[in-house]
Amino acid sequence: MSSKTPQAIRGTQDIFGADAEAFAFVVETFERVRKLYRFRRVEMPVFEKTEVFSRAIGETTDVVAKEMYSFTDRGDESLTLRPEFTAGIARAYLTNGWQQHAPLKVATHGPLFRYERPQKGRYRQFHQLDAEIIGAAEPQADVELLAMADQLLKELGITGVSLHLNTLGDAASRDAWRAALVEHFRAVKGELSEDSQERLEKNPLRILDSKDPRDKRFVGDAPKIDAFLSDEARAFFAAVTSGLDAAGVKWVRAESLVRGLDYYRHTAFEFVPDEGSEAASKLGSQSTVLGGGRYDGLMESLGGPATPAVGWAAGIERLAMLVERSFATPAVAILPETEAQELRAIEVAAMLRRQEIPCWTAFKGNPKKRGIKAQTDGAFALLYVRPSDESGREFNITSASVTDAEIVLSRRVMQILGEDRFRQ
RNA sequence: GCGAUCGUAGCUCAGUUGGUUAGAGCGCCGGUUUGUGGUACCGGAGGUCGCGGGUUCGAACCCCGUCGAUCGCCCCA
Repeated sequence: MSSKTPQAIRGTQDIFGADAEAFAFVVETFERVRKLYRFRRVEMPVFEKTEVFSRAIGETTDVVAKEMYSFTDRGDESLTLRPEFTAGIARAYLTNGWQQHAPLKVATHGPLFRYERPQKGRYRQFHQLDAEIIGAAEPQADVELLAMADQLLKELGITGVSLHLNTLGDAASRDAWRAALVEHFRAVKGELSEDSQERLEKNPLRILDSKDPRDKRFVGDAPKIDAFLSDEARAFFAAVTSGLDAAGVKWVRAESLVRGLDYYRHTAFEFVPDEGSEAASKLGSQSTVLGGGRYDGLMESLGGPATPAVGWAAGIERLAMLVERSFATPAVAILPETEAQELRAIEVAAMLRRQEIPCWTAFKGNPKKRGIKAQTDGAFALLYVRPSDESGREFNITSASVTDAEIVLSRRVMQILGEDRFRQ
């Protein structure tokens, strides 16, 4: 391609065909399930003051420093395309007085932007589903949030994905655990990977999920969070797990599961493909399909009152990759026999569509070529619109109905047209 | 930010140790046939081989750079 046509921006996608249908199916299913759990729909701005994200996420983190799409507007204000939903929702909760609705259950979905190197399942503009419960400190909120996630995946027909669950404890538990980890790994620092030697200073918890075999040797006997949990934190986690069991949500304990940001407390979770599963091979190395946790400290970082909250987000593209399903819609092709029937064909198609019959139409070509095209496009029935003959017969439908839905549609079409003769 | 692989027609791809005028299938456009089932036949348009430089008598092919894509690392809100 050497023309002057502008190219799409790196890391953006033009989603079409079966992929687009799968994407829509994910969103529609999410909308349906969130209503079952009575999460209220919110629509959020795609951009916010940069401050919203930098304060929520932490000024110094890599993600804020170099992975946000930030720009200055004409008023010299630094704005950022949202890299996540949570910070914006937290801001709205504070600025709109949504405290009055607490505990507030909200859900949304849409595009997010992160300046990262694209790879399988990771784009610069990508799309997520999001669910949050704000203003509830109770473990029951975590349970309900996770039950919804679990049901969503089931209704999408996704298999081979499991809920990995961990607790990070309260602030004191977490700090004590972190200190013990640093001590543990520092003792073997020289034998760790180069990356992990750096993590030791910057982000020691991340050593736990290192992929490097040199690190994995020391992860097994690393200190466990359980040894550092306060009684309250232990009780909280026990309430979450027993609630999940009661709700029939399967989970596995993942002691190495951590979060990248410091504001997380207590529950942390991810739905990830089982090793060796089909889902795992479809997703490549970017494999977490849904993840979240409790972020009790976030609201304060935005200048609000201490407000407990828990939430998750899920990549729509990644979910769509796991959806196994045919999105073919049965359709009846409307084929005018000659040019003189063009208008009649338009009339017939309009009438059928008002009766919820999906119609395939072409804009030009002889009936033969239209018919062939219609078949390759998946039409199961061809309705020829002809000049009325002496018996008043105007239509000729030939149908290769296979599925029940197609047979039902064929019958309805004939009924609507008042025509009972049709050939198989 | 780092690494590997790859860039040929609208799409998927072939293209010999570097050697005349770069090919196929699908799609697209036009036509013929066929009163009807994922047709058949005939014809046509469409490519500065990602871009720039170099080596060579000669480059789609070799070298360097660059841009892009893909996959992985880092990171992962």
